[in-house]
Order: sequence, then C-alpha cells, then structure tokens
Amino acid sequence: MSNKPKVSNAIIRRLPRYRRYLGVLQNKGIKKISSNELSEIIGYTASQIRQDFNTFGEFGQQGYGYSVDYLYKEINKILGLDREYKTVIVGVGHLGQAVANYTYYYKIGFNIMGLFDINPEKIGTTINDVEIKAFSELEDFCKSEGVDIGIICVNSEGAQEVADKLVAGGVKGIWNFAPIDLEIPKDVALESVHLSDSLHALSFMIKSMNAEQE
Amino acid sequence: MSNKPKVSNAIIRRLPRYRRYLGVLQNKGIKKISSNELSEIIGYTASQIRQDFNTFGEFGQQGYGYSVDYLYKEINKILGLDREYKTVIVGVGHLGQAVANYTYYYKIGFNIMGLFDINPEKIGTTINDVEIKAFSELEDFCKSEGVDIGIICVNSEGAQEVADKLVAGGVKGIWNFAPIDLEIPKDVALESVHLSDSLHALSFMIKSMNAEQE
DNA sequence: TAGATTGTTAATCGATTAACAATC
DNA sequence: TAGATTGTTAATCGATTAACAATC
Repeated sequence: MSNKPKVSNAIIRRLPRYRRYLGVLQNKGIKKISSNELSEIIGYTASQIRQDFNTFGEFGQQGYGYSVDYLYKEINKILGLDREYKTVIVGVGHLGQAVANYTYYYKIGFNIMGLFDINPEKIGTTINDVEIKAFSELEDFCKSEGVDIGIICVNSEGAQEVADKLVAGGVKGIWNFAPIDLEIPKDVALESVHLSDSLHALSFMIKSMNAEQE
Repeated sequence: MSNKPKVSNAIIRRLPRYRRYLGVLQNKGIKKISSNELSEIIGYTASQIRQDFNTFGEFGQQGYGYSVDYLYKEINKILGLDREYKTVIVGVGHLGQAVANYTYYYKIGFNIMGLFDINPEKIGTTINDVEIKAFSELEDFCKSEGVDIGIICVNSEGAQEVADKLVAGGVKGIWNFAPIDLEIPKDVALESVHLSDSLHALSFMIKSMNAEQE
C-alpha cells in the first residue's frame, strides 16, 4: 500500500481544467507560461496553481515558468490519460448515443468495445461500427474483453442492476448518468453526472441573481 | 439590493441532492425524518444537514424532526422550482436531443419553447412537436418569447457565439454542454456540464485506486 | 413531563492565500 | 549577475463538525 497523501476532491476537479487550458495554449503555439499568466486566463490564484502542481511534482523552472508542452504531458499522466481504456455503454437512448459519438469523435483513449440495451429492436444494429448487444451478455462481455469502464445511460430504475453487472464483470470505474447514487464497492471508482442536479443548481443561481437586484 | 449572505457553492451543490432524496422518501410515503436518519441515507453529517437547512430558514420542529412533505416543498422553493422556465436548446445533435427528451420526459417546469440548429436538413423538422428553427432567428425568438434559459449543445467552436446571442436575447441563465468556459455578463447565471472534465476525473480516480493497491 | 431533536454557537479541520527563500 | 518565478512554509479564511441550550 502506497502512502501518498489522498488528493482532495477540489484538486481532482481542477486538474482536468488545467489540462483543458494547457491544450488550448499548446494549440496556440505558446511554449511557456508562468503561474501568474495562467492565473489570468484560468481564474485560479497563482498561488493555488503552484500548490496544485506541487502536489504531484516539480514541473516548473524558477525564474522561467512552466513549459506548456511538458506540463500538459505531465498532467495527462497524472490524470491517467497516458493509456487507453476499454469501455462499454449501457443504455443506447439519445444520451447513450451522444456519449458514444462524443468519445468516438474526440478519440481520446476511451474506446467503446460494446453497446448494450434491453430494447430488442436496437439489438443487432450498430453505431460507429459497434454492434448493440443484449443486456444479458454484459457481465460475460466485460470479463472476456477486460472492460475498464462502464458507462450507465439507463434510467434510474435500471441503473443499480447495471452497476452490479458491471462490477461483477470486473470494471474499474463507472461513469453514471442516471439520477441516482449507486452503491458500489469502494475499490471501484464512480463518477456521476447528475444532469437534474446541475439544472436545479442553475435554477437556484438564476433565482439568487434576481433576488440581488431587488 | 438585498443583503442576504452569499450561499457557498458547496451548499448550492448539496441542495439538489437533498431534494432528490426527499423526493424518494416522499414516494415511499415517509412523513417525517430527523437529521440523523437523513444523514444515514444521504451521507452528510447530521450537523451539516441542519446547518444547510438553517441557512434558509427553520424548517424543522424540535423533538420531532422534519416533515418530508414540507421540507421537500421548501427546498423546491429555495431552488426556484416553484415556477416554470422557458428554455431553448441550441444544437440538436444527439446531446441536444437527449436533453430535449429528458426535460420533456420529466416535465419539471423547464419547457422547451424552441430548438435551433445551423444544419439546413434539420431546420423545419420537429422533436416532441417543437420545430427546429434556424440559428439566425435565435436572438429575436428569445426576446419575443421571453426565454429564461438557453441550453447550449453545440461544439466548442460555436459555443461563445451562441452564448452571445442568448445574452443579447435576454436569457437569465445558460446551461452549457460545450467543453469551453464561456464569457458572459455577471448578471446571467452560468452552469456548465463539462463531460470531458468529468471523464478525466474518473480516469484519475481509477488510477489513484490502482496506486493504493500497490 | 421526559425524551428527542432542532437551531445555533463554538471548536476544529482543511483548503486557499500570502509571503519569501531557493534557484534558475 | 540581477531579475524573475518557482517551490514551500506560514497565515488566513471558510467550511465542516461538535456541543449544547432551546423547545417541541
């Protein structure tokens, strides 16, 4: 067991954002950036940026700043994006298809090995050359293919059952879009996108802003 | 100008979750719940739950607990869900359609008044009886219909332009699914769902868990 | 009334910011 | 070298938790 200090959730949420901004800088051909310059565009304090990076190592050079290319590569490594993942999508409604096309389009190392649904009319058809299979085959498929990540795009009623099959199939992480908090073993990573929660937070913010103007 | 203390982001993110759990309790026919019982199922400490609620008022009764029905209704009010919102969706790809069907299906006060796209083949067709219109009509439509919320489901290249039109059209909030941080006036609420950031956070968590087992 | 549980103040904890020595 | 900027320690701030008086 390693004794790395646990990385706070706050930092975990900022890391992909750093990556995103560094990607933009890289595309612009910018070669170096200081914590102060990055602070200007990303909105975190320079101090926080340096603290965040130094949680994982020393990526800068005193008097100079950070090399964009190097830092981008290092953050990719930190995020575990220096490898590929085998994924399956369960539930091929609009959301499932959106996610399927999304990961397909961006080709970023999350490869869709299989699509699963319970609708007999969908089973056997394909999306981006990947065939839609019956839900009953999910667990065996995950085992035989060595699937890393299960993406849940079914409704809240079916989501826990899907999660159970994915866990039984040996996935290491679940990306959940059903509006429910899944129960899974603590050695399986879980990331939920609760769209309704997000919309309700927006509703709250709109209300708060109106209240301020009174 | 009201002098309500600004509600922290941490609380804003917990509120929809309280609502969700209270909805489940309500469906189960449960009439009262104590902060301790709620703590058991939602995972926050009882102390935090009481603190959160008391940010907005006194909703409980000493010696008894909280009435599920009453608390649910009050949290709805706090979130601004005691009214309806007029929305438009810009970008009717799979994600836009997923969101359209989602809000349509749950019928929760976010009414889709219009759908917009730049693809001439889609313009004129309908989804759930709502016609897809040309992007060029967006601003005028928002003004004339009094649209409250704009939902951005276009790619990152077009997103800022869409946001500008929505703001010009007078929307009060933007729900953004493009993987970019939009620049909008500070009196317009912005909630972004960065799917790629979410997926990358999952990747990080998977990596961290593997590291722990070493 | 007695027991239970809230509302609220006080204490603790963790995250953010500031400061500055190290060093390129 | 001198100036700039990181890496890192110290100070501050805010959020969470604990404790308990109020009260139903």
